[in-house]
Amino acid sequence: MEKVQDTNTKQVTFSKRRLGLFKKASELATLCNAEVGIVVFSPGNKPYSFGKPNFDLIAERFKNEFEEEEEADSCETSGYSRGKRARQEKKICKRLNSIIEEAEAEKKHGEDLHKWLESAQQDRFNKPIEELTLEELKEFEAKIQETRCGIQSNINHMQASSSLMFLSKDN
Amino acid sequence: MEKVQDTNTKQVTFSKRRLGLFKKASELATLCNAEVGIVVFSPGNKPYSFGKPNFDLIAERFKNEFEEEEEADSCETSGYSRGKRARQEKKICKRLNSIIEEAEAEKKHGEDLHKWLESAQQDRFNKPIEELTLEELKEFEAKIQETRCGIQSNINHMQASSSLMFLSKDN
DNA sequence: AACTATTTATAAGA
DNA sequence: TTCTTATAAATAGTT
Repeated sequence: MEKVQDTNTKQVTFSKRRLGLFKKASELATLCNAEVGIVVFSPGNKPYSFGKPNFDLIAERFKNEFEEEEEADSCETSGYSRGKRARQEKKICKRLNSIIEEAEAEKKHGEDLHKWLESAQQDRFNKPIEELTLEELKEFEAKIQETRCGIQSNINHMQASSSLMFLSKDN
Repeated sequence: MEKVQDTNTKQVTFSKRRLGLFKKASELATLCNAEVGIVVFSPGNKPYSFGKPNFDLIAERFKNEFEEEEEADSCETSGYSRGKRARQEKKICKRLNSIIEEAEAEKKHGEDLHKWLESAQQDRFNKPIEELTLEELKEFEAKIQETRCGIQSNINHMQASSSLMFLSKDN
């Protein structure tokens, strides 16, 4: 497979194939009940993203599965070594669960940021920054400030989760 | 496009189409010099990921582009309003740059976690947790601890970036 | 953006 | 799971 050299041809090929890729992703998601997330950066560094449906649902499903396993463990009533084993598993499940939550939260947040970047670039902000009106610049600034708050709240959430994991370590 | 009902057919379709999707993504990346990242969760919740080439490169490219714009601004020597305008743009570029860095860091970290989860599930840990040996459980636990440290260092990085953004806000 | 000849993906069956 | 093949879909080249 050879690199496309001509700039114009490359642009056209990129557009066509990006759409094709997103269509395939959409088909995979609906046909097989799968979750798909894609991020693509064009040769011109414009970000495009695709996601179906939303990542909170998966996170919740994972969480529930591990909680069921923990409940099964606590019904354990036979000898000492099996009880000890059950406690180890419980600890591991708890921590794995936390890590999965982290991962999902990060993925979701990363996606949100990219969606925002994409929409910002695609709408009026698509023109070079020198051509924006002062009003548009202010709006842009406000959006950035909003995103900053989002990041802060995500940090808070991550700190909380991390502390919880640390505390649960020696239970 | 209809949902596939039969479980077995669904599995087969998923495998085929996931491979097809990753192939298309790979072609898009090499043919058009684009960056592509994909994460897919199977109907059975197994994560699969694809990335080409690596996300640090993009982040670096973005960063350099914005720094060039800032340098261009500081060469500005004409009247007051253009100087004021230049300073506004500079601030905005700085903050946008920080946000892009955040987004890239989060995406990268999310990917790392998913890659780890995938490998953990694919290797010996693929069997149900009850069938693991005690040695395997300990190894599993060590990996989890390692990942936890990774999360903490990511939090540190995010806090640093966030503080920087806050400080640069009123320059 | 639209067309079409060719290549490629894939569903079904082995 | 892998291979085959008939059919359907994607896309490169062209207008």
